[in-house]
Amino acid sequence: MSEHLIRKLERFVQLSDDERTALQAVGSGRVRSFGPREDVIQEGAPPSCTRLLVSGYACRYRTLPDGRRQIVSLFVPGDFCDPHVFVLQEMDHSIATLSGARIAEVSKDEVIGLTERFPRITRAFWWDSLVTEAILREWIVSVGRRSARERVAHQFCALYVRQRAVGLTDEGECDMPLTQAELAEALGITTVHANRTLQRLRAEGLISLKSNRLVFPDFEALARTALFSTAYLHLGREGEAFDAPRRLTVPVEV
Amino acid sequence: MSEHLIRKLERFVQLSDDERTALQAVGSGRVRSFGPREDVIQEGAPPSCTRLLVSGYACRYRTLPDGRRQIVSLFVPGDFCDPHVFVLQEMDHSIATLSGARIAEVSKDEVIGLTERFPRITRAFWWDSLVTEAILREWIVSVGRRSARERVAHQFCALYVRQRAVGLTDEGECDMPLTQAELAEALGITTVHANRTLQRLRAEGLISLKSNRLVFPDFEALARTALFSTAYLHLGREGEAFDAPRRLTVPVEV
DNA sequence: CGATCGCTTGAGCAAAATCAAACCTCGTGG
DNA sequence: CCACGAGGTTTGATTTTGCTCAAGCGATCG
Repeated sequence: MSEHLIRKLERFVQLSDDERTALQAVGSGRVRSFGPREDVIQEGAPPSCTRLLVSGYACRYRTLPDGRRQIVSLFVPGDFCDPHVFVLQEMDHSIATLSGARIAEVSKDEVIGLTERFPRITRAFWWDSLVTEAILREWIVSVGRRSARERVAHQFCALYVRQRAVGLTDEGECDMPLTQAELAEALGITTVHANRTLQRLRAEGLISLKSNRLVFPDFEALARTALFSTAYLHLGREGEAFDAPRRLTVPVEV
Repeated sequence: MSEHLIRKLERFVQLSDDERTALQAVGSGRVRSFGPREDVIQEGAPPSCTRLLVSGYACRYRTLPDGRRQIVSLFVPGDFCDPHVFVLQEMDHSIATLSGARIAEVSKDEVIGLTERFPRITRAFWWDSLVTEAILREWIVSVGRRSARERVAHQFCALYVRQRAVGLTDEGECDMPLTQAELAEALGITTVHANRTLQRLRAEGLISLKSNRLVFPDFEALARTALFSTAYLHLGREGEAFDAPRRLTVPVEV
């Protein structure tokens, strides 16, 4: 069930059949289904387990005492919400779905077992968490230094490339699971301003967006106006040197 | 030499003497000295090793192609710059000193050896990296949703609490190693605006700041205006259940 | 058919950016 | 000892970006 996770990790290292099988198992334990815009776990709650987004879209957010809300991460299928949270006593942020979603609950022991048995998976998890941090940093750069127009463009570029990395895009288009209000909460602007900014990007022919589907008539142009570079996503098979040997016989697809 | 690191990790779990000794060793290998405002490693370079800030202050930053710069992390003594970077081929951000600083270079093998021999240290490193991520998220919240005044206040509160956690504060005062221009680059505002905001906080009696020394006449009041909470720093001995047994004889201080 | 949710529009306003210049302080070298 | 200069800080005037408030529009769903 965690085919997206496997696909993502293999953007870093080639896994062995055993490793793939073990990862499959992880994503097929307790899988819970959620409707759109439901809280998965709230700030202050004890983090009972690690979560893996199997399908659909979700986000992490923080709410200030006076109600201001900031979305600080987006999850696409294959994303792990904090592989190691279980060392903490309580969540310092909330996780909510955006669309309907299926989320696998992975116990502490499963995570530890996996990393103890498969050093290559451990290494791939490290890579994944470094990329997660890099995404957070780039988010800060957006909110801190990019104009509203650049921010929207940048978030859309990132969303596309991340979905493509797990095989969820069509040519030049992808899902955009956020409402304009949520997009605004992610980018540190207001709903009204997000709306006007979207209109401008549409008018400029850089994007087209209807019913949660985002189309890029000229991705390169959008990336240029966003000052977007894929470097921070480290999708270039950087763990190649540690690839599992490829099998000569083709394994049967499950 | 890594007494600050040890002190920080012990905000999470009590370590054994062996573990403390092993950590001491890590911080006493190749230690390099830097002047203020020097690059330690630049974006694009291969990350040869992990770095531990032994003394002084440093930061992480990203520069956009047109020169806009955003500081995305501050390091205080005892902070690790990316325990696992070595899985990546190239840095996606730069690291620079703010003040003069001493930085220990820790090889991949040392990190791996340490975590293989001492599960408690592994757990403490997980905690540390979760806190590092939480700091990034809170940074996004600041830049995305807090006013300039709240941002400055929040950064100062965080700086104080982080320095206190490693034993570097005096009562109600701490170092503030950033120039106003750097503070602005960290908070996503301009130098001019940072200056006016500082003046306002001073006038309101919330801070006093001269020659890199920050004094808090009323920390609680500042924390309130910043909407600052220490929860995300997880300093409450959350790993207590895994403490090493305390020795009955007092070990000799080194 | 009415209610709700998400999107859109307009007018006025506030926060922060920009530009430009001056000032202060501290270390350096004449 | 003083002049000089560099780096950091401060100030003022002006413009821009994005925010606020308020209302209307248009689907979709019970």
